[in-house]
Amino acid sequence: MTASTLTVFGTERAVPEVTIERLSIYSRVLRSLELSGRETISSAGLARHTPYAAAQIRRDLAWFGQFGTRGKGYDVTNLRRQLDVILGVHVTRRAALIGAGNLGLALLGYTGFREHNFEFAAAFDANRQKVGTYAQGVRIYAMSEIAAVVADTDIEIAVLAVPAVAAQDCADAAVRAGIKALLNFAPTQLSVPDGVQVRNVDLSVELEHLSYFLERRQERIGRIASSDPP
Amino acid sequence: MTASTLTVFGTERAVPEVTIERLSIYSRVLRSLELSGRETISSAGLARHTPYAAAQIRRDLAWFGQFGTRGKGYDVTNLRRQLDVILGVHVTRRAALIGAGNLGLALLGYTGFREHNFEFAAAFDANRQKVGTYAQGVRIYAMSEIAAVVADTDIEIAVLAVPAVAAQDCADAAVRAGIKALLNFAPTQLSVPDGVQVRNVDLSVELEHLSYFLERRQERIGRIASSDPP
DNA sequence: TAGATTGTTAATCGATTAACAATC
DNA sequence: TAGATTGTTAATCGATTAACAATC
Repeated sequence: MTASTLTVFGTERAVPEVTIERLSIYSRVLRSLELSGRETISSAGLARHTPYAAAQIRRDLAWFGQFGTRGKGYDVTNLRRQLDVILGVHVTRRAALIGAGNLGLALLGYTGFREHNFEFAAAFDANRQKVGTYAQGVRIYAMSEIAAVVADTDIEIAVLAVPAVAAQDCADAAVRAGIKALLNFAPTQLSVPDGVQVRNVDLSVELEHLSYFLERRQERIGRIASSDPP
Repeated sequence: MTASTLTVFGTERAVPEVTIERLSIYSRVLRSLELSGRETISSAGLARHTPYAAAQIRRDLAWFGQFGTRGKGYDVTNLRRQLDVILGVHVTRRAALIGAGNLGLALLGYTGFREHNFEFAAAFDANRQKVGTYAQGVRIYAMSEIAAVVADTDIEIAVLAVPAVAAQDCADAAVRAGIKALLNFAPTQLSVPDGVQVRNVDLSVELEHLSYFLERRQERIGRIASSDPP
């Protein structure tokens, strides 16, 4: 069974999303090992550089094939390359920014996109004043132009950096224009048709999670201080 | 059993992290229902506004107590308030920005922090030029001053916006200074002592996840087009 | 060969979902 | 009372971990 058939036909289980996230982290660790001159590493060695167990790593890799040598471990460069092929990071992907406000402009300037072979080919904004101008060398279009621009430029990804109230409408427009992957920075759950991938970067959820933790911590300290019964 | 005892003494299971994330989303949905004038809602109704099942919602809430009325559902305002207390969002938390580069400055300007009662009380940067200056009204200090500043100002949270190579050192310094919660934007896995909470906002992982999805999609399309065997 | 380490199967653990008695 | 919906227990599902035979 090849990786490509995994999710498609009938009974095979799909690769869990968390596995993909870990693959990305393995790739990163391998890159730094490569730089340090290391040539080979075991799953146990890799585990020491991550929060994951060796068995977890081997099982994650098993979804995609066999990459190691028994008794020896993995070739650092080879494994890194294979992971990068699996993750598809060698291919340049064109993206559209939707929402050229503060966050959007910061994202346009963020080098991480380029480093991951993402290329902003267009930006869209509701503000008439901005339409026709350029930011970071990227032209800003009106939302109404999205279908035409996406079709013209092979854009596959939309990066949503609009206010929460506008996010669903923008996502709908992007999907209608043929976009298949969305990176959503708006604090809302988007609903999209099957076959469209959404990843959320939700600062609200992160901040509330930290709040929760600190609040609980206070309580724990309070209870210990006052010697409450166990 | 009260919520506060959950994770602390002996055998009780800890609240799963995903539950906390969903709580944050429920709170957000309830807020918008509140604005729309809705007074009461069932778990099934709530489910329709999220990607989660009604049973999931009831079970998530069960970790913290009983909030509904059988036969009737939940009081929208009441439930939202209770969730906000659980999440601790009513308390103002002081944060330090570490790394006043492009991303860091964008974060200082981001209104979401203030909206969640996070207040940047100080910023830190390795660049001597920046030390002593202000950004968005926040003073920038040298990293060497972190212990003193954190002690003086009751800072509980560090927002890490430094290059990956510097992240672990900065995290260590923050932890030594007494910080208990870290929001990490650097693409690295930080290692921190027990009792310190780290949340990662890792664009690399998100981008590689989207790449993976698009790559797989291509394969699927390719295979269907060439009518490969099932 | 002996030691190390993979790839994979089986056991465990935990989270989600289904079912339903309690009760408004 | 009948209908609706909770809170909770039990069943299911899936992911992680442990164990180990295969093999370098």
